[in-house]
Amino acid sequence: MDNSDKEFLETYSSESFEKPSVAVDLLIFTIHEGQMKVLLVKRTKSPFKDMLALPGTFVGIRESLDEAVKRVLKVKAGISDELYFEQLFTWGDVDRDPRMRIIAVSYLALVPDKMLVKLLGGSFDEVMYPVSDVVSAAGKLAFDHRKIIEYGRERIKNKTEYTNIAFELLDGPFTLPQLQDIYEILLDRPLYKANFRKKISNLVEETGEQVLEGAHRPSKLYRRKNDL
Amino acid sequence: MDNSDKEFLETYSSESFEKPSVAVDLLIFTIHEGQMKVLLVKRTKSPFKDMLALPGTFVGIRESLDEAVKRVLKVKAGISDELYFEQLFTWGDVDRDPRMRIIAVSYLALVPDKMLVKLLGGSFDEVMYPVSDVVSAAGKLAFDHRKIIEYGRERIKNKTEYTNIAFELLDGPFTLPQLQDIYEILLDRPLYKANFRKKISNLVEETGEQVLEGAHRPSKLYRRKNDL
DNA sequence: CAAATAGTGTCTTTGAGACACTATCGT
DNA sequence: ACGATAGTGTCTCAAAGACACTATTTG
Repeated sequence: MDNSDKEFLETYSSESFEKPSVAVDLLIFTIHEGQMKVLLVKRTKSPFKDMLALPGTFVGIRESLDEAVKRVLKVKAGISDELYFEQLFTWGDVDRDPRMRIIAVSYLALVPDKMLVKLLGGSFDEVMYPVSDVVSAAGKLAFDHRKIIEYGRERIKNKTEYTNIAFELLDGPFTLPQLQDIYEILLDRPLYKANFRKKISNLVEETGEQVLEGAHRPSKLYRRKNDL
Repeated sequence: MDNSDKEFLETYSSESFEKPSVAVDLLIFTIHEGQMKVLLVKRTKSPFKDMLALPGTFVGIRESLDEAVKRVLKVKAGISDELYFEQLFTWGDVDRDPRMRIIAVSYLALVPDKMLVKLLGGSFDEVMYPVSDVVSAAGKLAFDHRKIIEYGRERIKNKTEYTNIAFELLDGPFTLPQLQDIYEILLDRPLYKANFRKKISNLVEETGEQVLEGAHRPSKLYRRKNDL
C-alpha cells in the first residue's frame, strides 16, 4: 500500500463517508399443487412487525454475495444442495428501510417442491406462500418486498420463454404433462400440448418407465437430456 | 423507533459488523466511426496506477443508486441530459479491490456519439476507447473492469435482438443505412438490408428530407415513430 | 456509361399456433 | 362402451433468411 492508498483510506473512512449496509434478499420459488409459491418469513420485530418478508441477511465483510445467498438458503430453508440461483436486481432507494440505509441485492432461487417438502416437512405450508395471494393482498409484505416479488416473477416468466430454466423446478424423472404444467404456471397461459411437446422434445429423453395415476392412459417418464 | 429497533441498531453497528463500501461503476457506450466505444479513465493512483478503469463513485449515504449514476454521468462525462441507462449487475467478490471491500453496482448507459462529441470536444478520442481493443489487450484494465465490460457488451447484444435499445444511440434524424450500421455493430454480424428494413419499418417514419453524401443515390432521413 | 450506395420484390424455409385425431387406462 | 388423460399428425400463417433486382447520384 503506497501513500496515495493511505490518503484514500483516511479520507474515505472519515465520518463524512458514512457507509450504507448491504444485504441479500432471496426469492425462493417453487411450484406446488398448481401454484407458484415463495418462501416468506413472518417478522417478529418492528418495523413491519407481524408482516411477511423475504428471507435475507447482511453481507459479511469477508463474504461474497453468493456466499451470503448460500448461507441464507442453508439457515432459512435448510438447503445445502446445489441449486439454481441468479442475481436479480439491486434495490437502493434511500428510504426502503425506515431504520437505516440498506442496499439489498435480490436473488432468485428455484427449488423443486419435492426437495422443499423433504426439507421442511409439515412446516412447508407455513412458509411457502402462493405468489398470487401475497402480491394481490396489499399491506401484507414488509419493506419493498412486494415489488421485488413481482420483479422476480416477471423475470422467471421471461426466462421461461427463451431458456430451459423451468427444468430447475424438477427433481428426478417427470412426465410431460407435469413439465407442461410448470411451463403454464410460469408463463401464466395455457399451451397447446402438441406444440409444447415438439418444442421440448429435443431436451428430454424417455427413461423407459411409465406412471399410471388414474383411469386413463399412463404417461411416460422422462429425464432431462444432457445439455447440448 | 421502538426498543427492538434500538437493540438491532446497537448490535448491528458494533465492530463485529464491519460494512462493505458500495460504489456504482458505469459503462458509457457509444457507436462512433464504425466501432463500439466505452468511456474509460486513466488511474492516477495505486492500485492499478496508469491503467484504465470505468468511471464510478461511492454511493452517498443519502443518495439512491440512480442518483449516484447521474452524478457520475455529470461529473465524468459532462452529461446532464436524460439518457438511457439500466442496472447491469452487482459485483461482490471479496477481493475485487485490493484495498478494501467494495461492492460495485454496474450500470450501462447508451449515449449518441453526436452528443458526446459535442460535450467532450477534442478530448473525445482520449476518453472513448474501442471496446474490442480494450477487452482483447490483457492487462490494460484495472480491477475486474474487463469482465464488467464484456458482461455489458453481451447484454447490449442480447437486448438489441428483442428490444429497440439501439435507437438510444441516435440523436435526431437518421438514415436507414446508419441505423443498420448500429445494429450490425451491436449484434456483431451482418444483416440483410431488405430484411432489416422490413423489421424496423413500423418503428420509423420518414421526415421527408434526404441526405446526399457521395456519388450515389441519396438516402432518406427518418425519425423514430412515437412508441406504440 | 460505370461505380457506388439506396431501396424494393419475392421465393424459400422455419417455426408458432390451432385443431383434430388416435391410444390406453379403469369402471 | 365411456370417461378421462396421454400422446400424435398435419394444416395454416407469419416471420426470418437469402438473393436478385431496380433507383439515383457523380464523374
